[in-house]
Amino acid sequence: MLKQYEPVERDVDLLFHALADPSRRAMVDRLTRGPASVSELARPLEMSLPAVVQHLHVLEASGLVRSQKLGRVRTCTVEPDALRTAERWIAQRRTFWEQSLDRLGEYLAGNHESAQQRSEQ
Amino acid sequence: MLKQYEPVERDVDLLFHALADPSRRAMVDRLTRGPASVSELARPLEMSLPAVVQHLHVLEASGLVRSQKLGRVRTCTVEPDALRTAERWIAQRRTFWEQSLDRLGEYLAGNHESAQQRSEQ
DNA sequence: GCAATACTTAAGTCGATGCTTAAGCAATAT
DNA sequence: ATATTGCTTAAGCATCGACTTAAGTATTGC
Repeated sequence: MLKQYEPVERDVDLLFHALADPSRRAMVDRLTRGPASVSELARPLEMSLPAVVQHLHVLEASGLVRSQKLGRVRTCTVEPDALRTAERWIAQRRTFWEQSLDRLGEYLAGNHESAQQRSEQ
Repeated sequence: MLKQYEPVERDVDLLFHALADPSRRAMVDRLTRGPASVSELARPLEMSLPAVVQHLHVLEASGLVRSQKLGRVRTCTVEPDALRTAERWIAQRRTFWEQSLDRLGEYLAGNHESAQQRSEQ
């Protein structure tokens, strides 16, 4: 029975933070179609190269992307394990909640709404 | 064939941003064990009530949490659909990448490393 | 009515983020 | 050898984010 690697809170922070930016998600997207150099990653993004490199650092810090430099070209690849970590975090909560629904019965189903006011101010 | 709801980029931004904070994840965690009031959510967190309310706003904006006010108590619940959206986003990229691995062959497996220097400066 | 409860709003602090431009610098190409 | 390419580093800047305290406002309990 191999015990699965349990991510510390900080890891999850970095992971979701990395995924919270559209440019970084675009970079991940691109990399799921195969490895790419920094300038290839930069081409579709409307920002300077240094900005892209900064995003790349965030992605590498999160473990989502790895890169290696050969000559003057840095080649980047996705790390599917990191994606799996994020996926698992979510899946655990979601299924737990869905199981809870059974245990709790229909907490909101009993037409509690009728006596309640809407939350949006 | 029901076409699944496709989240816009902004939605995904809000979702992952909401999940990128440990206090907010703790709140989601708590809510997967059942509904809770704002002060119940606040109790285990070492911060002021207004801070918790701000986190709650972020969670509601992301769609992860809903809340309703009855009398002077606001009751919060998780919204598993939002969790599913995030999960799906990740799963799509991960499986795409894993399929790519087949198409690309072992891009890095051919002992390219032997001639390469490490990326970390 | 009066106090306590459960938020709610407002304002301010301060460090982190997401850019930018300007200069490097090592690895090719000519 | 010199120029071009492909990053890399540094500095600066404006905005955002995660808090805080102080001062409300409705409910509810006594």
